[in-house]
Amino acid sequence: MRVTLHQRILSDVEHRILSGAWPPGYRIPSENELAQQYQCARMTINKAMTQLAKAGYIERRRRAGSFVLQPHAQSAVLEIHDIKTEVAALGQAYGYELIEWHRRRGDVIGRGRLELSDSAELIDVTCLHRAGSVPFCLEERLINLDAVSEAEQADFTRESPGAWLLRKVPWNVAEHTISAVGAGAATAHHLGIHEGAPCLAVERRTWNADHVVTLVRLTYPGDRHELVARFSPTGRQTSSPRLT
Amino acid sequence: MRVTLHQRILSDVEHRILSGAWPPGYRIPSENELAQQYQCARMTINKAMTQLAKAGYIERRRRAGSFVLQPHAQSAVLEIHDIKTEVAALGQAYGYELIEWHRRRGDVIGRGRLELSDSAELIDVTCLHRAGSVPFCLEERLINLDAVSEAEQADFTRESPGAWLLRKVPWNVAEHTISAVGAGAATAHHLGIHEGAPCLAVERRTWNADHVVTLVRLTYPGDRHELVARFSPTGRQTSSPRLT
DNA sequence: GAGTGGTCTAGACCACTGT
DNA sequence: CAGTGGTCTAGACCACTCT
Repeated sequence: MRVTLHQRILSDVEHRILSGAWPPGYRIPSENELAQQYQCARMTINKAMTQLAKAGYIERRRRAGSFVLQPHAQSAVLEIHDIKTEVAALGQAYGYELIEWHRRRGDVIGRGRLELSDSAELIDVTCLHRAGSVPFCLEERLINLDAVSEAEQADFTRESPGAWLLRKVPWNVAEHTISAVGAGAATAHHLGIHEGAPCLAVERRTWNADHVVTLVRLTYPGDRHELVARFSPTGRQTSSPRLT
Repeated sequence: MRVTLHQRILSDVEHRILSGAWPPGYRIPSENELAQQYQCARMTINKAMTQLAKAGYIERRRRAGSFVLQPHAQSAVLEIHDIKTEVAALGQAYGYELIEWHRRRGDVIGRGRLELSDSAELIDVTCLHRAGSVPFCLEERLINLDAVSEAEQADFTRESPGAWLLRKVPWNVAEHTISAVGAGAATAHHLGIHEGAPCLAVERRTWNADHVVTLVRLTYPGDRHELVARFSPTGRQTSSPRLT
């Protein structure tokens, strides 16, 4: 047996969640029901479900059952974002401003990095997050419309695309690239810092099943932000962003 | 039952590994032996051992048994370092140079961050890693001698303290803090860059059981290095550092 | 009270691999 | 070939909590 039974069960349930067939709040069949469906022992189901719970896909409550959770923001690694929550956690007033919005074909910049075909259409958004009156983070985002067609109708003047996606689209793979860069002219202008000032850049690609959903670049002024991640090899890691 | 049996077994074995009682290469008793020792079913042992294997503490081989692994470098999050390996992976010649070495009491800088008592003694090392002839990373490290007394005799002129610690001391908790900073005068000098140039700073604290073992600050020139971490909520994450 | 998940048992068969 | 881990079974009891 190449792929084990509990792996297949886990994968089945994961795909039902990723596809939206089992949306957030959905009550998953009980272990006994699933054991009958799969014609296996309850322990086998339990193993799969326990892993799904550890991964943050579902919540399990005695007597009540197992429920699909909202897509999780934290990468289990760098608990970044939603930025609004992050700012609120610092006790600051959150401000959001849409700077640019374009809809276009992917034949420009991000096609390679988004793994898109020529015909793919995407949305390109630039926006700014503020903590109090101070610029906190510049967000430049591409959204793959093939993966999230609803994104075209979304209104990003009031809600940031990050928060919107978090509500709408579950993910199963993410990739972070973290670097230090000198602020370019436009970035410096938006963030209210000097050109060339050190900034922390976090670029994240997010997948749902096989499709890249979105590519985002978050630029933080280097003197105001750091990423903290605390963890152990065994248990689940705790992590929290922090302001210097 | 507050703490479950397989949790206690896992914790028992983890502590034997962290304390050095079961050193790297040690063959752990078989599941059947452990089941007899703990007077429990083999499945209960298996659950604990499977988690230890996933956490990277041990390796399990059929017929051969389970063996304690070398302390693992990767944080399961940001697979940073040993830097020598990192440079080698880029196809560059690795160079190492010790810049400073001090032994002193902790009443200076890092006592607070190392969670040390007044009487604690520590080692303070500064060194430089090179890729080819180009400075790659500046390492500034404090080592808690209460936790690793052997560190006093270690020779850091040829081997970096990071590589030495990785060989000698297992860890069970780590905390990364990542930020972007402008290079100070000394840093700029060592890295051969301009003062104020953006750098990626990774600060890592590492614990063994309850003791902070070491605090290290790694400073990379921002235009030459980025951190990449790729992962999924379920499986183990793959991650690799990358040169731009 | 009843149904859920959490844990544990005492078996079993298999795949693999070192001797 | 023998012993290991990997998986699975068909039960069991318990804690919890929703109704």
